Amino acid sequence: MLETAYETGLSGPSRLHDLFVTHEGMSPGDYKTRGAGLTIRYGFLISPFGQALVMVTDRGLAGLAFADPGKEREALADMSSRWPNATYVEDLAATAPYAARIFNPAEWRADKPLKVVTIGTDFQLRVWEALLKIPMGKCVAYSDIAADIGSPKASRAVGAAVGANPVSFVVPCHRAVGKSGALTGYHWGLTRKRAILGWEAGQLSGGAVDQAEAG
DNA sequence: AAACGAGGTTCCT
DNA sequence: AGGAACCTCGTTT
Repeated sequence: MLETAYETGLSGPSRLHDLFVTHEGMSPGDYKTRGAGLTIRYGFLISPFGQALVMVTDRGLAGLAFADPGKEREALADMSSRWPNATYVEDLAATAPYAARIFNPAEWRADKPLKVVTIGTDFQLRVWEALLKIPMGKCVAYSDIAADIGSPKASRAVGAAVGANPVSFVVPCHRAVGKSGALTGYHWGLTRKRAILGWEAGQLSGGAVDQAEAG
């Protein structure tokens, strides 16, 4: 499974983003090539859900995390561990346009696909692609995703893979919930998960009323 | 309502 | 290899 690069053209009217995902798959123990020779530019920017850490390469978006003030180093360490051999450069000018676009629904256009570069195991990639199929404002259970990708008993493994998603929000990991509908967990805080889902509901109803969030 | 075991995958030793 | 950790789930106390 080394060095298997593939491209996935994911399209459909119900999805939040039209993504052109390029994946460079590597085995878990292969630390030699993880980001070697790659320059990653990062910046901390304002988002509707708190300060966000955006990481980009010349091939596209490489990471998106949430980092409240004072937690910047922590978030950067968390994210950079996925590409341990890359060179990191703080670059507000390069990252700001990504943030502006990602959090502005008017910019989500199929004719202008957002390029994303991710790294992960085959299993993780299957889970992340399943997440991309969830329409905005909807949620699916971890067990449903497990069934989707052909491992019906792997719901807990799905949870772990969802949590390992390096491009949160763009890959809608917040739309995975427990079988009962309860919001069981979120790497960046359950409060933020609720905020994002409420925001999506508001987008769907034209931003006028968020009737889905009464209570 | 809380405790428990099975469960797939990944990470660490 | 072995064990623990996970954004789980269904069943049992």
